Amino acid sequence: MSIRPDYNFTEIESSWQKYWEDSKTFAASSETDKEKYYILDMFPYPSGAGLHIGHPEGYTGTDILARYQKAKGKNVLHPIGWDAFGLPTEQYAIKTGKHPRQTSVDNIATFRKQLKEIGFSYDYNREVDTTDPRYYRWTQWIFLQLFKRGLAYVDKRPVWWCEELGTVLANEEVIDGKSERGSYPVVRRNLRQWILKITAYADRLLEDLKEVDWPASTKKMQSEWIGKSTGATARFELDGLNETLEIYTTRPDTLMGATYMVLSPEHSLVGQLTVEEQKTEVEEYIKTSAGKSDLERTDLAKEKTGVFSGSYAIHPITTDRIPIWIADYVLISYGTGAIMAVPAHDKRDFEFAEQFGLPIVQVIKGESDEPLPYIGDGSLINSGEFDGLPWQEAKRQIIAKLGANGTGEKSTQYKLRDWLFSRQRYWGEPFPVAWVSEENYQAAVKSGTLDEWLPEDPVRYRDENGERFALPVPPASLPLELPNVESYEPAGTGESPLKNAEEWMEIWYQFETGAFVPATQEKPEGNAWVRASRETNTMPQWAGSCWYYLRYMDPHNSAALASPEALEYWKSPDMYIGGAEHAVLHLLYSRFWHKVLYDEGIVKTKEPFAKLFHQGMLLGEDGQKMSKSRGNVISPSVVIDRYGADTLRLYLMFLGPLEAMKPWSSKGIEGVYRFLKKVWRESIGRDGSLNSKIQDGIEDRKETEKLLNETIKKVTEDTENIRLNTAISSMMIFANHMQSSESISLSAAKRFLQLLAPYAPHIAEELWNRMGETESITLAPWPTVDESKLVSDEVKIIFQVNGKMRGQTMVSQSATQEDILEIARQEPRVQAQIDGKTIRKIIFVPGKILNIVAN
RNA sequence: GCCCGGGUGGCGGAAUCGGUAGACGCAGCGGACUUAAAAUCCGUUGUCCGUAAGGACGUGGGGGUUCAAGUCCCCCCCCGGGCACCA
Repeated sequence: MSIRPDYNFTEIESSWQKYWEDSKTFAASSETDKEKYYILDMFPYPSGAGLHIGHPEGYTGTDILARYQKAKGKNVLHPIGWDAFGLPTEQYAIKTGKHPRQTSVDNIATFRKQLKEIGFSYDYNREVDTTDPRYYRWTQWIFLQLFKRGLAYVDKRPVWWCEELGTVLANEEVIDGKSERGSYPVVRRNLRQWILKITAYADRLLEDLKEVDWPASTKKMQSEWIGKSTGATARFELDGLNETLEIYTTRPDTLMGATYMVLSPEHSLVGQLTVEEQKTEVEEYIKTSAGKSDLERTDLAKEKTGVFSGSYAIHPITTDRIPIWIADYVLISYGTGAIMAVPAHDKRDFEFAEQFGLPIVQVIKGESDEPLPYIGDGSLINSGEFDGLPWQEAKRQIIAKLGANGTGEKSTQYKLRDWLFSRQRYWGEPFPVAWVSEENYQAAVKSGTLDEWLPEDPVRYRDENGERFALPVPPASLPLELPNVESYEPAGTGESPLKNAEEWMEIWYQFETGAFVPATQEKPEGNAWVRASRETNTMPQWAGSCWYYLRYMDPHNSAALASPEALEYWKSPDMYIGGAEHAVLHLLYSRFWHKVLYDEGIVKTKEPFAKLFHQGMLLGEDGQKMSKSRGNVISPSVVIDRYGADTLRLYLMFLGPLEAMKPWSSKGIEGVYRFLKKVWRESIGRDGSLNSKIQDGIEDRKETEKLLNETIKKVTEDTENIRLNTAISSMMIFANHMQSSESISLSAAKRFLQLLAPYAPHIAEELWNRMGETESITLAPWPTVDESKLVSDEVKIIFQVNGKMRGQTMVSQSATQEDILEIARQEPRVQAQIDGKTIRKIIFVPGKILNIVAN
């Protein structure tokens, strides 16, 4: 039987958690005259495994900031929710037959309970759940905004297909060209997909990065992902064919060095360009490259492959005949899918030319004799009329010449591709569209009821069954809810399990109201009833997470995604903290949707996340990434049982800078636990009443006052700048001082507790209460620094000789250089160093250093 | 290959307007309290030389600038992350 610990965290923590919940301490206020502070966490995917230690790391960071800003008097919005659509839940359903909805509800309950045990100051009244029809109603509504703006379309796209499993696989489910489940072979297969035209926003997504306060590396990653480049397109006549070949280059200055052309195997002109005698070889090559996975294509990067087409292009300036090759180092998805090859000045072209014995003509010359391929700058040679021009000037002149010929012009390209926005899955948002015949589409157009929601050009799709048109469902009829299905297994055709929900899929459909009945029933009366099919695809998990930060502002609104007043007041999060793994996709997709909503006049800011911070990854005790198989996983609940939530929070922050990657240490946590026990002991005596050293109304020693104010200053600054580890250090220093002090004023003890409160809120509340306060410590205004207490009469001066420390002294603030020099000369260590030397110079940094330069 | 981050005691990490390197914590060592343990407290701990006072060395390696460099400049090595034939 263990002795009841004097610091009984279990009791304290659960009682204060209950208090906060009952008192609605953290409900964001609706008083909109107060200054707002909106701080956002990346909401979790509620997996079956429960909370991972990585979650509370970032969440403690935001919680400290939220509580701090509240103490500073801001109206704080600090919400949490659940990104609950997703693959693992669906796979669990396939395995067990349990409805994904039920799994989500259960997992969410576990997550919520675990988060509450850590004492986060979330406004749980504002929880969102992406799988709740009341939420995804608005995800679908935003999709309709994109749809009507012509930003959504349908096309075939290659996706991973596994014949044995009869399903489409996500990139993450394909490991080394085999399915993750069962290790079956996978191939690329073209399937019908919804695609969002994010490329239409490429420039703005790039430009507006300048406006946001994000980690530089994340901005850079985004801008590289968007991948803007400027160059020129040029059109080459084809020898003996009535066609032109368009290419894109960033180096129009090297046009005169183009010695051959390359087409991607998928290029539409390949067929026409291939001469009879090359036909077998070319067809064989196309077949081989089509069978290669992305992995193989890049893995084989060292050895370039390709075949000659037998045809020639005409150089637009020299009119020389240049051979045309087919090679898969040219990607169909970038530029025009064809290039002019300049082997002298491009590494890849150089390798290819070497391999196939193609001519290499140097046209740029640098300062010295650089080896080829030469990528740097210089001026032109072997370029006829352009010889001698600096390359930048040559770019302009060559583009101008092409322009005059009508054979080319300046152009811009992006690496960013349109966003593949559909999944062949059950557990996702259904697309709010109905597929109808052209005739029925026209009827719906004529009816005028959908006028505001129709795109200028209809979204259509043609397959072996003919052409169908996508009609938006009337927004008022949203949400379009997921039907129940017998089985969550894929349909085996490459379509989602929804295909099997026939009564939902094949329907009689009222395009004015969105009403529907199964097609197996009799057609209801009325002109607006037409035969329709539902979309079998569902939206990807990104959809719900693209806009959740908006829903938190007004989560229960059934008339809009959020009221204009709420959007106007909260605008967008002031701080967003989450993992760097979302540096590109989630953040880019969110920014895209936000900009569409901005164009629609719904949101008031151009960018969703003005300030972004990434917490670093937490490693296992062995310095390795935590994983079940390594057995180095730390469970938050185990830590809480043993040390309490305050210790967990404090230790997570004390480990190192929030942004750093750092290993857990089960020994290290003892240190912060001891610190909290010390704080407890210094506040509460053995008998449970206030420690007798804390006295009301007494004057603190100068030293104590100085340290307290230094601590307030340090904790304030460090909290503002998210240097939470050093804020904790300074609180430890103060606690050590309390311990060694005979007495301390009640007022000082209380101010210290306030500093601690955002970090270790339960113990702070408890001690605050025991010090006689009746209201929550979260309502007390943040302590201010009394600058007058920071200055002391004396200051420490370090003596140096030739820059090396040789002693120190305390002198009055008013001491002059001469005074201090005199003291330094008395110092034996200084004397020993300057003895027999000539003093050349004295460097004096007031309040810090006196350096004697002597030799 | 390219682009970012980063290398500081036995360990996690402090200190970057150039100004005492190693705050705070862990671990270690010595001690107090205790029948004993837990808990707690006190002292000590970069390396080397020295009984000590003190001295020399020391922030991945090499060079440089400076009265003074973890911090600034040049070259190199290592680790982590991202991208990866984008013409």
